[in-house]
Amino acid sequence: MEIPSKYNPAETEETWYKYWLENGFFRSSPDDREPYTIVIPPPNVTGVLHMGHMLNNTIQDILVRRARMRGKNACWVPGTDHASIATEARVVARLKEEGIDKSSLSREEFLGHAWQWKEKHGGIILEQLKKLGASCDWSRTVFTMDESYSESVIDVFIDLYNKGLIYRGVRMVNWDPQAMTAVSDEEVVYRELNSKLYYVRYPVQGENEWVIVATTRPETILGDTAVSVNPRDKRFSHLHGKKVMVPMVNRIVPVITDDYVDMEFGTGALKITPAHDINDYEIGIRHNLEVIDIFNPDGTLGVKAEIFIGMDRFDARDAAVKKLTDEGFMVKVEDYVNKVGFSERTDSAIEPRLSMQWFCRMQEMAGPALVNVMNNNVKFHPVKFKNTYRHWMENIKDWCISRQLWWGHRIPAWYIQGGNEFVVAGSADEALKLAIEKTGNSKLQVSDLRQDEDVLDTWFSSWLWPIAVFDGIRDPDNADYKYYYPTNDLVTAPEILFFWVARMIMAGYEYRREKPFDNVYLTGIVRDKLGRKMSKSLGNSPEPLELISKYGADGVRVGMLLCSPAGGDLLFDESLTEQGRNFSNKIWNAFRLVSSWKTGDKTEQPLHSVSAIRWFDSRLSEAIFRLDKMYDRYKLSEALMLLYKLFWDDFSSWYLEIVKPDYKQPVDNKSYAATIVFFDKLLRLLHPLMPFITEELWQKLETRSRGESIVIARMPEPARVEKKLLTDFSFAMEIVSAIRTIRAEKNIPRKESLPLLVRTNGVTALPPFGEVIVKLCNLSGITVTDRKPENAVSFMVKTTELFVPLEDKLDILSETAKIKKELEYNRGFLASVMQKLNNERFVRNAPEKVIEMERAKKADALSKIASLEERLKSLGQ
RNA sequence: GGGCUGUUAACUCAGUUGGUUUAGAGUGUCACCUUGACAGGGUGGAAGUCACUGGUUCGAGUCCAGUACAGCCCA
Repeated sequence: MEIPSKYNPAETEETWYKYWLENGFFRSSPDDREPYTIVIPPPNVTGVLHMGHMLNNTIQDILVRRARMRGKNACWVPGTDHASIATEARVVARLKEEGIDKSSLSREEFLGHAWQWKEKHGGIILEQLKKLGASCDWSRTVFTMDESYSESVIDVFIDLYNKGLIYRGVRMVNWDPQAMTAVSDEEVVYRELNSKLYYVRYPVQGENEWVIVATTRPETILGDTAVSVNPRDKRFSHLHGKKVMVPMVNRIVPVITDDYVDMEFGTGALKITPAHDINDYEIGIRHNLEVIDIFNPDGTLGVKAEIFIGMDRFDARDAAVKKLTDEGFMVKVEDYVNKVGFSERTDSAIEPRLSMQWFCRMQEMAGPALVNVMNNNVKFHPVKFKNTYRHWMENIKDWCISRQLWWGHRIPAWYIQGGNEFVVAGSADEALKLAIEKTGNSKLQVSDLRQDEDVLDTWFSSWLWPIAVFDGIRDPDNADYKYYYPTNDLVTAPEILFFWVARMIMAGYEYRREKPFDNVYLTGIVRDKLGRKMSKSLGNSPEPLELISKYGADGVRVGMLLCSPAGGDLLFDESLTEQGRNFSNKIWNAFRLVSSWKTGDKTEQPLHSVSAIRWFDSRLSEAIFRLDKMYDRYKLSEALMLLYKLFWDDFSSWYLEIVKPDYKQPVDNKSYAATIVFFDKLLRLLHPLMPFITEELWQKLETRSRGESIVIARMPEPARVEKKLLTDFSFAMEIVSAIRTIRAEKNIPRKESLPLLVRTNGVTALPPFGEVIVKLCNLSGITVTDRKPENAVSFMVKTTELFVPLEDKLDILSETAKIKKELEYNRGFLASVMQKLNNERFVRNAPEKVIEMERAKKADALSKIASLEERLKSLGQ
């Protein structure tokens, strides 16, 4: 059977993924085994796979596959969230294309369209994850608006309301005029903007003078209800108690004094617009100021603005500037850089706005969530995020959970007879019962109740994710929930540490008195080569599925991990996936070599093969020990690199080269069998990282029966590590390298065999693994000598002197130069050792072990120097 | 403005409680090789004042303080 020299992932990946699904390898249900559980960070239902998902899900898949192979009952729960704002925006846009305006639809009609859209286009991302090899239990796929999930969300709302942890109130919120909804503090992104600082004069009543006020938002002058100065500011003390006139609208407002005012900023006088600035709002409360809301919900000016009514807020700014200038109120304009908040969802400038919203109290729930992270009950990887987490939890503010949208979980509050009085209940019937109780009016009917129009923040559903995917809110005693919760690892981006992770921890302690997961692995942010965040608008993100078809899923997974130290940002470059593909190809070709071997019954097992097998066996065990430690510390890139070198260097470059039979010769049965065992183990070790190629080759390595798979094979266990064997082998490796260098330098072809002499010194005998050295270097033999041979190139490994006689090929000058260079190094080294040993305080204070080591270094260096000098002399120098 | 990280080879990163031969890896780079697994390869090189300045110590990439620069979070 001819095997192509290049691995073609496209041919194998789909087949094997299908095979895995057909055999139900990813399915999990509770049993006697120890569970290992991960809940996927639910991607947005409108989402498509981007590089961040690729990284995040590769990591989860590695953890899950490894756990599965270690005999755990591995369960990876997939799903999506409903993404209120994003989805609603998408559906509204889609309807607009069809000529339908959202406002012409009833709520029910709109939701009909939204569900239709969701069924047709939602969740593409889950299909894409399959291409990556994600081993999720797809039968458990959850959507945050599934019936049971929705019920859980509503139950939690009612419960928290009844506990007094949810309330309704008028607050300054972050208003997104494009989505026409409030968004939470966490959904506002601040950006520096080049804007202008306008200096405007406000005439003082009854005086022939004015106050100059600086503002970046002259259009909000229309809502001004005071001018404030710092009480200690001498420049304005004569104005205390006076009144000024607000330009454009000619409103008479008081001059007030408040410590908040920064004397250094602008002119020291501040205009106060309580309806449109959070600080002004607070000052307004302190001074009992009138609140004039000049904006409509869509960001245009409303009737209270008196002028510019119906104009967009940015047009109104231009209009205000013009009017102020025309009427002589504008003093000057300066360039100014300030930070402006933008909606994370729509990217429109956030308008601080007073409105009636629902809030969730955070203080109480934050308590256990903070304590259990600080005491490592929930572990963060890397730990540095504990600081950030603590900072946020200690300064936590109430959470605005209502959104003025239709797509999502509708707030279960019912207003009675058009008033502001309300009851909170899971259904209209129940609400009616409560309303009758509350009002004492037994004549009330369902039609007298009106349900709140708003829906809940999407995070108010996803914070229940680890509980609700197992239906633990509605049915806390169900078998799944008891078995899988708390889950083991959560893998997510640091960006949503507060949005999501912190709140899941809160929900966990509130509803189960138990953490939702043991470990939180925070991945880095995927950036491009230049360190810029990958984004659609920059166009600097590669298309993940194209990468997969170009380099194979395994290649891409390796590429992602290669640049992904735990917790650090990763600078992604396509050359890394190329490296991943090359590694796939290396594995493929190693297999090609082994599969080409013919076994011969009569072939004796050569000594070098016996040695190589013993060595690699130890080497492999040692690697497994180290690998386990790396996985324990979530050092996945290091684990990959270890396996990369183990396969490429130890297995391919050393082991296979030793065991490899001569051209067209058969290999002996024992060596062949051992090689197959090693290969099998290596594939299993590699499987979590590179699921497809390992399955492909594992199936080819031996005849497998139907239903067998590397997916459910057991992870190799380490055996005994013979340390002496490992150090002996690396000693032999050094000799081999030295001889290769000599061949390269002297231009001696491989086919020409060479003798090797070892000087005994009375101590050293033949080097270990001599038979291996003979094979790899094509030596005619290794002989012991007690004298320095003539016309030989010499080299040292540790303190052993070795010689390769070269007859006429010896170049005295270059030999001398080489020896002199080595001598120089060793003398320098000796000097640094002696500096320590001659230091009385070192000898007195350092531990015995350290001193002994230094003495050994000294002895080694001295002996090396002696033989180098001797060799120089023998070369006549 | 407040807080938290980081700065080690051209690039991306390791470097565990200070001492394991004058700092390691992968990639890249350079030279040579190349009909028998793999040029997506092999062999062998070169490459670093561990950001800077002080301090603690017999001994500092590692601990402490300050400075510079970069990044993140919060206002």
